[in-house]
Amino acid sequence: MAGRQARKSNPQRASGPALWASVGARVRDRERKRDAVIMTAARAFRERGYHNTSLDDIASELNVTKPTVYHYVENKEQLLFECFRSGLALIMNGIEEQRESTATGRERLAAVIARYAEAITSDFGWCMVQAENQDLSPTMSRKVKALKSEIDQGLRSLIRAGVADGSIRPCDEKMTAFALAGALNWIAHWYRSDDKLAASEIAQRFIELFELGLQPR
Amino acid sequence: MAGRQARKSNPQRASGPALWASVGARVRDRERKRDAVIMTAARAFRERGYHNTSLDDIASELNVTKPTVYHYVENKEQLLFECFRSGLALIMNGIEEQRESTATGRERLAAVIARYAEAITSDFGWCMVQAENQDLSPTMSRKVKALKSEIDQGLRSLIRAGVADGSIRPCDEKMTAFALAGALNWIAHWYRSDDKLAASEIAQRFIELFELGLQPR
DNA sequence: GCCCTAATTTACCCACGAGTATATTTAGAC
DNA sequence: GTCTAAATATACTCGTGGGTAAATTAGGGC
Repeated sequence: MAGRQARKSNPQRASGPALWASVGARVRDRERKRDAVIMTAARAFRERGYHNTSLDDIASELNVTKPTVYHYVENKEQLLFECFRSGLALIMNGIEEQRESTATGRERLAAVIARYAEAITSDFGWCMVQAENQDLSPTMSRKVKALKSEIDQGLRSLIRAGVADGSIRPCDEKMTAFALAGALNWIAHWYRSDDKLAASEIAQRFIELFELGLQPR
Repeated sequence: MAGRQARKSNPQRASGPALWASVGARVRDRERKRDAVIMTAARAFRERGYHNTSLDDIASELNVTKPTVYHYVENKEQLLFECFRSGLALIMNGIEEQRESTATGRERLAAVIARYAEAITSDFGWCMVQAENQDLSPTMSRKVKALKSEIDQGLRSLIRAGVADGSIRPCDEKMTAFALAGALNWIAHWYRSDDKLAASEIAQRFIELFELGLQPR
């Protein structure tokens, strides 16, 4: 999950590998727990919404008390941000995976859409879609905007590539990316994990729709 | 805005038209003010979000105090619901307008999309999109779901009509409606009223995209 | 002028929830 | 076994904001 920074920093006055092995274990442990906090929060946010979820709720779902949560996370806002980031990372991975592909733009776009749908139906989906500026401080909000913009740029450049290689009809790349992202993001609003439709099937229908269009060919 | 119920109820012991004219005026006055409350709330919700907008905020934007707001509306939840309803009414109007049209399904769908985009860029847009179950009591939530479902059914039946008359390629009408609604609803997330693009232009691009698809023809 | 009702205000209450100061437990290091 | 630091808990503070009781003002009707 979302890469934490420099673990294994300079071992002041080194004292054998055993020491740092165990410290490393502790650090990993901490990260695992931190991730558990974030995932629990993500699910809670999705089920009840950000403002209807108290940190006490999250804590008690983890069988733990509130200060423990604060031991892993700065504050509620950061918790939302981490959920957001974890979700977006899934999408970004999908985009990056296609960077080295030699397929046509349209094919790569389809692959990204599939991963996007997968990500948006996860517990993080709700957070990604709802982590709106409004609940975040200006600083966080800027970061969120920056990350969202990366995704947007990724989509646009795939569209551009498709137009360039002739696999996509020339179109307004900005509006197309918006429509695509909108349709995909909106899944988070209606999708229930017990849905008959798996994310991959939804993606398939969307790809077909966006590729072929409504007008008969 | 959103039809209130029975005004001009039985004038107990009628006493001339003048009386009821003025009573009527007062009722109209009340409704105008109530609408002002709702519109102010809608704008505030859009700008700062539901949970970040206090009733004191709304009141002071109206140059009035909180109990006055409560004089026009039951509680905060209902305020959100009214915003939601006003917005949805705009969309429903668009759909109903097309009922008697003789155009093809695809053409009627395009007309509905245009109205939809118009509605979603209004101050009510945010409320429609965000008035999620989560902030509403079960009762309200049910009503919201029912109204949303009406829109959904409207879209689907247009798609069905289009498939039937041959103007729309046979497709999964449910997923198509979801994708369409998602792309449109999402506009509320990125649209700023000072945007270069007018709602009508956005709609135009969306219609083109959904009709022609990405694949070159 | 007086009455009655609707509109509006002042001045509250109180629950909830984010965040914290401080104590306590746990576990690794030596 | 003891020292230390991390992990967790207990027991708070305090602001915010939804909601309300009660008083005050405005305005139409006669």
